[in-house]
Amino acid sequence: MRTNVRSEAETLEGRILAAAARLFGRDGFHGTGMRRIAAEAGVSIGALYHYFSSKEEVFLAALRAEYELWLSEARRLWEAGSPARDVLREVVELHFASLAQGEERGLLVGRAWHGEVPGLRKALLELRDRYAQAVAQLLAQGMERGEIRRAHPLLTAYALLGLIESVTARAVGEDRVAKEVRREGPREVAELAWRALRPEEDRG
Amino acid sequence: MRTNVRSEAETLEGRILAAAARLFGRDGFHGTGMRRIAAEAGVSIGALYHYFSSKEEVFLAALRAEYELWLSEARRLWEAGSPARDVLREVVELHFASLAQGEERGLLVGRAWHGEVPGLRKALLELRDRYAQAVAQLLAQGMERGEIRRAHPLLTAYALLGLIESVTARAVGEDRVAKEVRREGPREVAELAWRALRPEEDRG
Amino acid sequence: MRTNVRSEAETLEGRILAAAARLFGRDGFHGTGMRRIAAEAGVSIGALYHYFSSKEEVFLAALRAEYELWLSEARRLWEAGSPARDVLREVVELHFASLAQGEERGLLVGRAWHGEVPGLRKALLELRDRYAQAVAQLLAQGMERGEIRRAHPLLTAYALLGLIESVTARAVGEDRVAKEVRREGPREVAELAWRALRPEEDRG
Amino acid sequence: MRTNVRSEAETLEGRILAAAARLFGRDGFHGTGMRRIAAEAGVSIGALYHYFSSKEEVFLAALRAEYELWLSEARRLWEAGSPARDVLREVVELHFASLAQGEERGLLVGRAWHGEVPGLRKALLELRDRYAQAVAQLLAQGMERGEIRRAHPLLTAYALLGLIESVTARAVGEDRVAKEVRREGPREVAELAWRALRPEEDRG
DNA sequence: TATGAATGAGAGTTCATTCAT
DNA sequence: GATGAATGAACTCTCATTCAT
Repeated sequence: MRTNVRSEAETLEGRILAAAARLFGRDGFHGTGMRRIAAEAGVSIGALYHYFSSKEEVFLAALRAEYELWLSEARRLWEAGSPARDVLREVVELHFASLAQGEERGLLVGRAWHGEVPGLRKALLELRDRYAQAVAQLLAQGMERGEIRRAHPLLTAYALLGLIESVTARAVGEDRVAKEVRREGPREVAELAWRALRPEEDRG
Repeated sequence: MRTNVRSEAETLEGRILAAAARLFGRDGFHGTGMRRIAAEAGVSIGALYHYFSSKEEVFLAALRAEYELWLSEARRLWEAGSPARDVLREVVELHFASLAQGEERGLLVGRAWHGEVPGLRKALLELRDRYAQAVAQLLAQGMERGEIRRAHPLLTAYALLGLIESVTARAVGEDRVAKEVRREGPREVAELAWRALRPEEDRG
Repeated sequence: MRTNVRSEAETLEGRILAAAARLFGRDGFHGTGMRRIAAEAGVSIGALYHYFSSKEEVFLAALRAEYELWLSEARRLWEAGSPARDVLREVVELHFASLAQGEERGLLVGRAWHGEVPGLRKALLELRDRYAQAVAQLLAQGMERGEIRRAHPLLTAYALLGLIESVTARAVGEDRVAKEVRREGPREVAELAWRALRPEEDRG
Repeated sequence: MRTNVRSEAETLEGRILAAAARLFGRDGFHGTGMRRIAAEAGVSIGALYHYFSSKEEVFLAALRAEYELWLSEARRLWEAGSPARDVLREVVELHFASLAQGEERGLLVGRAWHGEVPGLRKALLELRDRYAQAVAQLLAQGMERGEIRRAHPLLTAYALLGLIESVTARAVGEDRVAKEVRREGPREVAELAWRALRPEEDRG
């Protein structure tokens, strides 16, 4: 991770990906032009095409990085041996935190999934499946430990992601509801998720 | 409702909206051109602009129709006096059913929410809020009846929608997982939703 | 003329032509749509096409009416037996007066001449030539009376029209110069025209 | 000037402007499409938009070039110290010359002034005012030298331009009158202008 | 390697005109 | 006669991508 962070700040490729994640997250795939990415990254268009063969490649790479960031965070929490409930809460908080400071980069993953990138359906499916599989593994692990009730792991992972993404998407903006969602969201969402997943005999 | 269906088949405006919902649902806003909508509806471009002043208007109208369809169904179920749990299951089934026959019209709402239509952010927000408010009212009603635990209604409505949309989006396609999700999805999702919402003392 | 005024106010054709003159004068040929003309005249598009076979026909008819209005005024003055100099002054004043009350109908003729109506070159040329010929006749008459110096009558007529039109076009608007031109224009333009045309021996 | 001419022939921007002046002059703003300009300049549409951000920008740039060409010529003549009457004659000849060889580029300025470009009214006004101001300065200079009678300089400049433009516009084409105007125009127009402007005591 | 000028297919939209009622 | 829904060619403009330098 540290290597990653340094490379993002220092290599051209890293700067491009950081800019792309920011812009794609905020304005979506079609709302973001290659020129703008290049400008935001302080790079020429030529350089952009030197590192990525197409706009879709840039999008995929930025998306992949985002998924991996979240995945590694979730895994880290899990390996810390925290109880499933705490992991859930922290993952939820992580998503909300990604929206801080006017950054809407946290919307990137949700956008991509419900999104509309012409030739990328298959690639996006694989990417999200890979992430969901990882989450599903964590869930399965929790099931074996008896911390989480038995259910279809992959399907449950998709459900969790969607639940979080829909609420975080509502947390953007300065209207009254958005502010309320930012304040109450993490707790409420974590509670919903936990109740949906806790084993039968558990209470509260 | 039946009248609506017939008019959709018979008036130009109805044919346009039906075609738009199909195409926007399958290919998204940017992936769908006005020319294609016109062709799919068997109508000239001029006719399109006779009924709608812009592509965004067409999109909004199609989306509005979709929301209202779902809303009326949910309300109908509720007014039938069914217990909250049954309503949840039927609503979930309704979403899954909207994907039947290769139609991806059911993805329209999710796409719109996570989507990227430049000048429509505010309108989309209002539309989804209006729907979510309605769902929230149903939930609040359930809370008063003691069938659903106390929680932030609007936020919970967003969570529910996201949960359902993420899974249904995975149910599209002919790969093994998609088929599995289509088969197991309705039951699993309804179960997740119910557990997330049921009152404390309830068990299974 | 009185008949004309009454018909303009009372027949559909008259209302269409009045609306067309107003709109074409203000917004030009391409800036004025058939729909707008119909709306302004309080007439359906169908009715519009009942009276005129095309947009160009409407334009020509409106232009013709305008030319005839001016022509008849000039002729009236002349026949009143006024000296050439007074006729000039009154014609100039007539042009300026046509811009009063925010109406820019008086620009129509100038617009048409320097304008850009695709298939109308020949017709516009004939129309302006016909008007210019009439003016030229008046000038020729003046030459014979010795009130105006000998010169190429048609060419001089064109020069006169252009001189007036360019200045009146600058008289539109609310900026300082426009107001000044509206105030000083009639006198200055009449003076310029008179000096350009007066016989050699004349002074002041 | 020579440099300018060469660059017009050699750079893309120059070729675009030359083509635009030719086409706008002949067919007007609305009668000239971007595709046609591109084709006439031997350039892609993309290149057009690389150099100019809109059709209106192209129009303004072409018009500006035309004004500056004329302005520099007039100034050159004046600075040569010629008497006012000769300057007038040469300026008039310059306008007529701009129509030679079937080129109607010389109509561009008149078209623009009486024209109908929606968002350009203000810019066109400023442009013509700037040119007229320069002409007015020349006139004022002449007044001080006693070569031209005292009159409103700006208004007189507008009058002069209109006078010339109306006649040159009639000089286009192959009909009998046009040929006659081409032959007699320069002399007649210069004479009209001179008589309109000469000081009181002057004779012929 | 790095640049950005140049490309051109395709987008949304307008509007004069037609014609079934 | 009168209507206005319907047509579709043509418009301006965008933007991912290429390639000569």
